[in-house]
Amino acid sequence: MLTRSEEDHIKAVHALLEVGGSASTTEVAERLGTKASSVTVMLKKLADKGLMKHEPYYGVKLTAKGKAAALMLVRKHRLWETFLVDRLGFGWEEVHEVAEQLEHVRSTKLIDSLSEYLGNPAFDPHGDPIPDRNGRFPSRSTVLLTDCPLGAAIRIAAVQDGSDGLLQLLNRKGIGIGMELAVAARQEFDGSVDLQPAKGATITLSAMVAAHLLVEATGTKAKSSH
Amino acid sequence: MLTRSEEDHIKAVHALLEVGGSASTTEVAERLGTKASSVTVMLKKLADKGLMKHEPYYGVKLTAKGKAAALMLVRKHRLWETFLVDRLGFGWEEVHEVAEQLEHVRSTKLIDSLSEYLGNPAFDPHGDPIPDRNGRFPSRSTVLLTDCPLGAAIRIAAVQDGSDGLLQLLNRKGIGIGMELAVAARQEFDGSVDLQPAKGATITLSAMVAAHLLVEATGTKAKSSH
DNA sequence: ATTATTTTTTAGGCTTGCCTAATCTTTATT
DNA sequence: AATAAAGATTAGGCAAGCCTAAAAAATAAT
Ligand SMILES: [Mn+2]
Ligand SMILES: [Mn+2]
Ligand SMILES: [Mn+2]
Ligand SMILES: [Mn+2]
Repeated sequence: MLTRSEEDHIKAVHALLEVGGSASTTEVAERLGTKASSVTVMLKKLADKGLMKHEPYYGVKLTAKGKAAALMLVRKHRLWETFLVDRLGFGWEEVHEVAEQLEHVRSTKLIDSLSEYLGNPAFDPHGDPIPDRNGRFPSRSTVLLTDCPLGAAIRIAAVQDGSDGLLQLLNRKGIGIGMELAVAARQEFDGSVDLQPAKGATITLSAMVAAHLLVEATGTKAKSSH
Repeated sequence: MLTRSEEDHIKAVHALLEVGGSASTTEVAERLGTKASSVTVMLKKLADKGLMKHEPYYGVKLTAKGKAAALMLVRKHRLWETFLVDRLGFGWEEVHEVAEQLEHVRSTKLIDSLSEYLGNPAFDPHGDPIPDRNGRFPSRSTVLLTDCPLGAAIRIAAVQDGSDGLLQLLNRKGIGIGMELAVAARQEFDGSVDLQPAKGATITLSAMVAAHLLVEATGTKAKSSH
């Protein structure tokens, strides 16, 4: 049985491996707000427990067992976030901290019932995919808004690494998951993009914001750029 | 800010004061599955924090601050139990352990939203009263089934200290909170009682079970015993 | 190739929360 | 009242998780 701290380390390692392919001691420490020396000890312990493979001085990889544990935590975290937003009326920028606690509650019946209660959602309030009880992710093809051709018809699919501040900004701009828009313009100078909703005023997003938005092509009215 | 262990100690002390008017070191230890020596130290710490008054060798009382903390924990525990039963379809004998974890999740917004989402319930699945956000209990007058006059028309109000085993027994007998019955007979020999539902067969409960059931008089058809 | 810098690990400490064993205190028995 | 028993506290230890400081290894810069 894993302690809360062990779970947090596994989750951090998993998240780092997802994006960068490697998880270093310092990166894990930064993410958890602890020191590298503490992380070294913990990762060694988790390696002894068979959840990770620890190559001293070269970082760590998850074993199948470790990966399964990580995916279950991701599942729990995202299901709770979905509950908080869909059922309790939390804003998407308010849920992370609470889900960070709820994800550690131990009960498989609880999490499976919760999933069913929510209609077995495939994506959380930030558009992040929710693994099913076997650890499988829903499939979907997305692209960064930054890389979207001019004129493309798109749907907002997810906000990547959304800090509360970024999410609040999107609230104020009226941008949310599932929203359909057209890429109306892109400024050479600063990389900002103008998005055109079906009705209403154009929304301008900075390059910095666009780099955090994953979108799906809605296909129908896409126009290739030239 | 209180640790999980501190919270568990406060809750245990509160529960003991409720029933017996006193909370001894050993009683707290039994309840928490720890040793008296550990409890002594913890209670002293909580006294230093202003949550309890510790009279060495004579047990402990809660201060106003300590009582408020205890009531908030009771509130959280019972709201989560209600959520698990009403929304997630848990049986009332399955919820205690999970609620024991959920009650420690820290977020006032969470608990107030949850309460509202559930319709601000006044009683949990076991019939126990849920304090409101100010720590006030709903009022209700109940009596032990054991003390009920023969012929009385009653409604099952609560199961006191219901172990999972007792709750399962009640499931099998078809007894649940809110059920209306008449006290049809009581055996001198073993103190068992026969209960008559509006329709269906008579249900016999042992004295041991009856001693755990709180009931309300439904008034209308009450007949005093003689 | 050395040397300097950065990263990781090891060593030694500290706090929390638990334990056992020994020492009071209080309460019950003779 | 003296003694026995029960209950509570103190003393000393231990494991988990964290820290800082020192040592070791890998990487970068001359
Ligand atoms: Mn967490
Ligand atoms: Mn999320
Ligand atoms: Mn608890
Ligand atoms: Mn209950």
